[in-house]
Amino acid sequence: MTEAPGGQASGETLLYLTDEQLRQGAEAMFFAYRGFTADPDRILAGLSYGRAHHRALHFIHGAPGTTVNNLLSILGVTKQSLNRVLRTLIADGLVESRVGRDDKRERHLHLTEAGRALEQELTDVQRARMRTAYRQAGPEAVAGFRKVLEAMMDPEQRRQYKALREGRG
Amino acid sequence: MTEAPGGQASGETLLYLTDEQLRQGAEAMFFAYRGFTADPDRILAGLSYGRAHHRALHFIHGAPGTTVNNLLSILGVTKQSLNRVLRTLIADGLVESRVGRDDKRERHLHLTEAGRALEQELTDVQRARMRTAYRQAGPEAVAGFRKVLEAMMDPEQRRQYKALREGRG
DNA sequence: TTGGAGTGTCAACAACGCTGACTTAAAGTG
DNA sequence: CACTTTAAGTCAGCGTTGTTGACACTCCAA
Repeated sequence: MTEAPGGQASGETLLYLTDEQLRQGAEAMFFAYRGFTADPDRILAGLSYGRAHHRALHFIHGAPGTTVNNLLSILGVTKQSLNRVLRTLIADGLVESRVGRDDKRERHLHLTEAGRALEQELTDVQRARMRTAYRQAGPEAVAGFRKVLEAMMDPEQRRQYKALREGRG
Repeated sequence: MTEAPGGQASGETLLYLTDEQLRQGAEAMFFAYRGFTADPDRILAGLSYGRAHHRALHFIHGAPGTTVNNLLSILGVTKQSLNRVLRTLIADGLVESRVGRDDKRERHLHLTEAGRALEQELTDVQRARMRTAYRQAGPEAVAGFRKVLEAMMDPEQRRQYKALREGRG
């Protein structure tokens, strides 16, 4: 990362970003995301499930009782797409759909015991990789990692991300 | 995943990584990767192309004359999958496939003028986002970002990643 | 000349996005 | 109460992109 030789500090750091540096960043994202999903993918492959199932389990675990609509906006897919996934998860007894108490149109989603077990298994292998990566890179690197990722999100995605964080405090 | 409090420092930095921190990291990866691909995806949608086409164009651009086999190992897909993409790109005149001079079994891949133009268009919007993110996060954050991403790759992917970097020096 | 590597192609399938159209039920509103 | 809106579910169909398996062709090398 070459720095600006001279140049005015105006609150924001000035960076001369060459084509090559940005290209490397893009490739790093590509390869790293592959690594990031590789371990859960291996487990899911044997269950006729896919990444979409993992994501659903992950976010239901993280926000128990969430509604379908809320999950839709987090995942950013169509309800038809999500419904296909939820249907199989409910049929297989991993997710429970409870009719809303106040608003009976809503369905509140919860993991069953079996759902929790699979979620745990999936995210365990994923977290093992992240833990190793975090340790290798060190705490400052992790802070930077999170900072760049957050800056890379769409504003709406960033809002979702922060809301989830705060919701778990 | 709560960490052991205490523990020996053995050259590696010690980090207390809570379940929540790792969960946030995973979510950050998910949301950021969505942002990362959003802009090129919008352009590709209108061309009946997808991400796979973008990736092929990207890596052919970065390593002109690469063979199909080499591209396969970089992208980590089957030859049937890659072939489908390459066939359309060649048919549409974006990629040129030249029979190897020394080994005539090999096909060396190059972008045509039109291919270069589309690759430029796609990566321009992607790089614009990365540039903004990099500037917002600052140079130390970027260094950490790259460090963590690299640590997150599979060893083979990391090898590929570094080889590409060195190949362009 | 035979075997193997590199490449290309066909067929079939699965996961998971999408759109569009439609239903049911409940809630909100005039 | 009648009407509209909202939440959810469903059906049908399509596109991209990954997968296997099978097979053919070219060319190099033992």
